[in-house]
Amino acid sequence: MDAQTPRGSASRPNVYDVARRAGVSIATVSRVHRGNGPVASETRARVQAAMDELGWSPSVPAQALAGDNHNAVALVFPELVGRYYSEVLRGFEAEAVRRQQAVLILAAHQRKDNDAMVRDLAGRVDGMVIMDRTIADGTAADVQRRGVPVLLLARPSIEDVPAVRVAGADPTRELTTHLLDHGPRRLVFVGDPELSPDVAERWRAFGDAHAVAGLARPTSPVATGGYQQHDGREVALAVLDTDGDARPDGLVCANDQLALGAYQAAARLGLSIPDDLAVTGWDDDPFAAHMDPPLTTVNQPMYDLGACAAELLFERLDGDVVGDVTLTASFVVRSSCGCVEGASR
Amino acid sequence: MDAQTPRGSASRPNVYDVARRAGVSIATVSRVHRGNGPVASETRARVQAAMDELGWSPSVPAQALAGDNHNAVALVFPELVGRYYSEVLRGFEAEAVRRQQAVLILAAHQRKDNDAMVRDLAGRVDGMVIMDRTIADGTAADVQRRGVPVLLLARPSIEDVPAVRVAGADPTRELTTHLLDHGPRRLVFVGDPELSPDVAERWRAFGDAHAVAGLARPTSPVATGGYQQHDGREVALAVLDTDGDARPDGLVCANDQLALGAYQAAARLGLSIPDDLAVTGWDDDPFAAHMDPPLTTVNQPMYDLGACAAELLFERLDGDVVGDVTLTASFVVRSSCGCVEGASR
DNA sequence: TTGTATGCGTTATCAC
DNA sequence: GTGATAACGCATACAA
Repeated sequence: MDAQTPRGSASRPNVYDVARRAGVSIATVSRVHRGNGPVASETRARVQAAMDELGWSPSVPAQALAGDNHNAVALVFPELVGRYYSEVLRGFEAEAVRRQQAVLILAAHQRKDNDAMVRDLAGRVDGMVIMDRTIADGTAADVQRRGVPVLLLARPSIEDVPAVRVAGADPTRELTTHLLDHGPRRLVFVGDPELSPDVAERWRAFGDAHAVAGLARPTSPVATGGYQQHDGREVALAVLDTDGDARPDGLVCANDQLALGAYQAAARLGLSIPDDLAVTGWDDDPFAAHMDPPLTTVNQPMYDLGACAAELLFERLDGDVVGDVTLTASFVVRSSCGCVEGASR
Repeated sequence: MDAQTPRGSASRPNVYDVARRAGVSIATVSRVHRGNGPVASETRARVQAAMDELGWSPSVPAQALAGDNHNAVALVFPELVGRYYSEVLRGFEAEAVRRQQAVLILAAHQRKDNDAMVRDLAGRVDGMVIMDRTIADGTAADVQRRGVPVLLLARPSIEDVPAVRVAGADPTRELTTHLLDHGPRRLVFVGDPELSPDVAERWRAFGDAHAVAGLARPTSPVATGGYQQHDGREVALAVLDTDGDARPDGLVCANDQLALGAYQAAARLGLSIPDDLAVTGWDDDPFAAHMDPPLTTVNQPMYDLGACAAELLFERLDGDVVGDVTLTASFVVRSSCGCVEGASR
């Protein structure tokens, strides 16, 4: 027999095996294992010994089937590129294992059959957190109607489905105003409001800041179609491919990866940051402080976002009714915006 | 009734409901659903309609229990900080969903009860990939003996448990020799061989390169106790806190995050990179090329590593016997090592 | 304190 | 082609 194809010395032991060995019924085995019902300490010891000797552990699917409960939760996100998602996931996972729950994940990518996969996922967990616009709007409510509590992350809540998010309007206004105050006048917003409610909110605040400054509201963002470095690079190359006064002198990027792409584009075009072009990001990646030049960005509590979502989800699973939660982000001035005075690391 | 506490219009429908509605037996329902056994096309249509109307989908735990198969796989890793892990996870997840398998994850952190959690995980999946030294050496073999095929990642294979990894010795020798050839003589290896077989391999190659250059083999690395930015910063601050000829003039870091920490330390101590201190990383984070100065590092195929591990795991689940796989990494010269000529972005 | 019996929702093996 | 029916492994109401 092939060594890599294990077969167990005789398939896994079950409750009956343990019960027989301990000379009790399966009900008693279940009781000592779950630590509920009453059981004589002497019996308990005998059963415990039998379990140990056989190396028994309960079948997860059987438990789930009988107990109608999975001891598992899921996180659904759009993609997995970049620190933002990995930090959210990290917070979510940490909180889940703290409660001894298994963690399932699903990256939606840009697949079209996401709703089907999400529904499948829903059959494997007790509750799930859904980020952004990863699935059709109705699906979340639908999943929940099927008995699986849902929590939304980085998007507004909908009927009966609470959400946790980071308020992006204030920092965006602060950032935009700061930029406008220090020179750049032809700012371009790099990011795709269609892809994420968070970014849509920032796009609006970006316009508001222009209005407050008495400037014309930019008519449309530069849609990137994604939030990765190469998206930022391509868009920046396209938008900067102009001479003279028409060329943008500031790129307000929806995340640090897009900003990184902008750095690439600027280097390729021989443009200096921040002299020829101001660039700002969002997320405050640890590397941002040591870029050339250090990147002005916005720090948002990504880990907390994931942990908080998990926490609220568990509260719901415990039967509590939870409300929306909004966390705050803070503007971090460095030097890529052209303002040297307040620069910090 | 509380709106957030869903209850389903009457709990989920099951095969019996579908069967009754279609006027057939549950066996037939199962047949049309699984698309195996013979069934009259007219009957099939009727059953299909009933399934659609009721919105039925099979209970995952029930399927797992009856079919002895989870349609799920797991990835266990030490932590989730940094691009390395998130990229490996990304590759793993992508390959898994491509095969319509659910993905479970577990970050071991530095918990002591990892083995227990891994065993629990093993009860939820058909196979699992384990990274590094996240669990006691015997546990992997043990899990596999219980019938769950295991694949090792970023560590050597053990009896009957194949592994996929990146060869780190060559790039390390290349990097170290490059450094030694261009000035720095008092190199320090920053990283913890105890924590990861990959790093242990590089530590050995680091010594080999010294020997080949006719230099004394460094006696011990600077153990970091972790691979995060702050680990690198603290260790660098400690090791650089010396004046004159005793101070190291080169830090060979086990990953880019540690190198980032070294940048922080250098800045704090007023040391210039690369003039006073050469620094190299590992992983080639996208930000590395745009750091100040651009970071010399080693590019390794992290996404592929995860995808490949998943692929091999699935081959094993399909009954194939698989061998070890070794991917290659490549040295990327930029300017943090003090060598300007070959610098690239 | 312990045991019996039934349900959980599938799949699959038989008969018919 | 189709339908009973027996697993699968555990939890629990109910008896004893």
